[in-house]
Parts: sequence; C-alpha cells; structure tokens
Amino acid sequence: MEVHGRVLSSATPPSEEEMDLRRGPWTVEEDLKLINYITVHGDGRWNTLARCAGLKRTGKSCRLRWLNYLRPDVRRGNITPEEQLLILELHSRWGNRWSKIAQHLPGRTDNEIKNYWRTRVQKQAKQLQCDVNSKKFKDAMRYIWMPRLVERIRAASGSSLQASNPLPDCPTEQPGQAWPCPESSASAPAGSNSSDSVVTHFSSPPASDSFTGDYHNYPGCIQGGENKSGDGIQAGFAQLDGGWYENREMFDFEQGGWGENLWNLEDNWFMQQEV
DNA sequence: AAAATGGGCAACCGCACCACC
DNA sequence: CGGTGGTGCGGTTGCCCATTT
Repeated sequence: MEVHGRVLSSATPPSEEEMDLRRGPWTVEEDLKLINYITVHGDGRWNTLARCAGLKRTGKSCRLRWLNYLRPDVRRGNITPEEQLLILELHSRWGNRWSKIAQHLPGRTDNEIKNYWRTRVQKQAKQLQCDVNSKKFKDAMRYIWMPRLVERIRAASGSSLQASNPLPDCPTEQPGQAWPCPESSASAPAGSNSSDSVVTHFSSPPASDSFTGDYHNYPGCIQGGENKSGDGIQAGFAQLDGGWYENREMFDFEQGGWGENLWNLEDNWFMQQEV
C-alpha cells in the first residue's frame, strides 16, 4: 500500500502490543479513521479523539499526523523560490520560530519548513564551511542568495513584479529601516490564487536580533549608480567578511539551477579567502 | 549487481505553557 | 496553590530511497 509515495505496511500485526499504543508510520486505515472522525466531530482534545476514533495512537501523534499531513489544506511539493525567499527572510527575522514562519506560508507546516532549513539551508552553510548562524553565512544569504532568488523570481514572472502585498505584520519591524528597493518583490507563481499566494516584498527590513548588518538593499537589485559606503553594499558588489565581491559575475547561481548547489566553485573559493 | 553512503522527510521526544479543577 | 490534562513548539531520530562506489 502506498500513500504519498511512501510504502506503508498495514499487514504488520500489533501482536503483543495490541493493547498498547502504536508508533511509527501511519497506515492508510489509521489515516482514514482519523480523517473520518475529524470530518464528523472536528479536531481538538486529541487524547480523547484518539480513543473515540479507535486509534491506538497518542493524541500527540494524531494531532501531528493531522496537522502535518492529513489536513486538506496542507500544501505539498517543492518549496517555490517565493517561499524560499520568504523563509530566508522570516528566519533572519525570527530565527528558528518555525511555527511562526509557517503561519506566513499558507499550507506549509512548521515541520516542512524546519526540514527545508535543516536539509537545504544548512547544507549550503556546510558547503561554505561555516555555521548557519555565523555572520559570514548570514551575509552570504542576504547579499547573494536572496538577491538571486529575487532575480530568479523576477525573471520567471517576466519582470512585471510589483510589491502587491506587504509582509505579514511584524511587531519588531522598524519603519525607519526601509530597504530602498521596492522592485525586489516576489509575486506568487501563476496559478496560485491570491489568497493562497505567498508574496514578499522588501520595502522594510527584517528586524533581526542576529543580523548584524543593515538592511538597505539586496546587492542584486541595486540600481545603477548607487554606491553606499559603510553598509557593506556597493552597486553590484557584496561585502562578505570585509571583502568585496562582484555579485553578478562571481556568484552565478544560474549555472547549477535552483535546487542544486547554491554556491559554485568561485563562490566557495572567494568566501574561503575571507575566513 | 551489490554494497555503501547520503539526503529527504515523517514521526517521535522532551519541554514549556496554559487552562481548569 | 499545586496537580493534571491538553496543546504547541523546537530538536532529534530513524526509515526509505536515490545515488555513488
């Protein structure tokens, strides 16, 4: 039996654990029991629900299964560049507040975002031989990764992006630190309806405790002629650990394509010069 | 072709918080 | 005020599968 690509064995008899709680992968039968029960009675009071539904599972297990997998509005599939961008930005703002971040990605669960971070993002940090929490990596994320995401999204949508939706309310947001780059916005991919769309813009900076840099701009979206000093940004350049790197040429994300290595050999080499 | 390795992801665990009694 | 149950969160584990050797 197969559910969402995962082979499930419903033939494993509980045997001596018949009266005990089951653990491990859910069977289709269990899924159906849970879905049917919640459809009729609603969710909440998960321990009671588990008993009444005839599931030999803990309430926690039922809740997790429902919220992360069975809920009708759970959105599955690859994390889109728009979502990636939002995750990066919200994480820079809130850190490992996965549930809070997930609230702003409709259909995505905290578990999914957490897994994305741990597998994809931490992998990139590993390639750069630095910690995800290090300034080096955060700067790389801000000055290289995110601008490229913006460009990628912009290119995919025919450069007709508009800052249609502000980021979700953020109590820590500080209006005085606006990024002067309203064009660097990401709209939802075609096909997603407006209420589900994940839209980010960068008119205001993430107010992150951990981010040591200013939030003036993404180098990748700097308009010609701008040359700020003292904030780690120049037109087309990114300052990482004190060194200046030409953004568009030195960091070519497009070569590998999204989902593969974010950093090419040159990226790694230049980053390592500054360690 | 088989074994080893690594990545991705579902699920579990421990803890904290809150409401209720 | 302390105990208990329910809930939510972040961290971790373990399984499955694809890729590499």
